[in-house]
Amino acid sequence: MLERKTRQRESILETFRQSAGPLTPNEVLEMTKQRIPDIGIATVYRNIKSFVESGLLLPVPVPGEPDRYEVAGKTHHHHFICRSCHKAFEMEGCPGSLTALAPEGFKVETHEIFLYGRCRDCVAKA
Amino acid sequence: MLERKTRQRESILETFRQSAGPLTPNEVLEMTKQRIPDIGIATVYRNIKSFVESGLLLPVPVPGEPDRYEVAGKTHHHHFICRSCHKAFEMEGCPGSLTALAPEGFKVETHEIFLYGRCRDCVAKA
DNA sequence: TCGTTATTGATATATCATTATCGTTACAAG
DNA sequence: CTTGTAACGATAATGATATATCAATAACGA
Repeated sequence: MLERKTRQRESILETFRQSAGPLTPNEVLEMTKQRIPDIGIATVYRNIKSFVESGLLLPVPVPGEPDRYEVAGKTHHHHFICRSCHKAFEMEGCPGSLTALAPEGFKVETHEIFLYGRCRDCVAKA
Repeated sequence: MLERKTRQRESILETFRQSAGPLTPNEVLEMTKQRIPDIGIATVYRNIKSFVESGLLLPVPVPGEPDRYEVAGKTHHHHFICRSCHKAFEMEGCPGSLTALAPEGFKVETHEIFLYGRCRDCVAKA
């Protein structure tokens, strides 16, 4: 797979590169449609899957929502979920090890943090 | 709803009260079967739903997994997810406000933290 | 104890995200 | 250009979770 260069595939990657946070397949579809109006959802799923398999994208599971995806290789970070527009945003920084929270005898490997609230645009609109 | 006291309903609540963390409907089914072998999954879903509507239970969405539920009224806390047995455990404590992580102009309302690793039992088995 | 009816268990159906199918389109090697 | 076929778009099929249906059961007031 990924043997030919297509407008759709290029445009999907471009969508991810321009995004301020991880995207759901439907968000990718809507954003990419602005450049390729006839692109189909199957193409979005197909390419996301092959990008993940090739290591270009990473899945970002979010509580209570369908998986999102972001370009791989970023430094450790977490996400902000807007309760108004329901978009996810990448945040810089991390409070560091949270191992102390775990009960005695538990072995902590990683952690995930999600902040919830209103993004800048939605605060402005309120 | 919730007009009659039944063995099933009592036992489902008891399962939640005895649990070390939030449970999926299937986990509730398996645990409650130990006391009521013939209980059905529909009864579990039905009662969880009515307990949530009456405020006795709260949904606990977990990244990449079906919703779990826990008894309401607990103090602010977070959860540990075991990558081996896939159970969720309640943890005490919280690092406090994480507002600083959010980008300028974003309004933070709440946060969720998930630790991933191995629970005590699974560490022992390794 | 009896009778009403809420509740149950089994299972059909709904929902939603994702994948497979298939005929058509369009890369790109020759 | 021509041509083989990867990739596409539309949509049917799938899988997992959750809800609805319905005959049978059991809670509980009279």
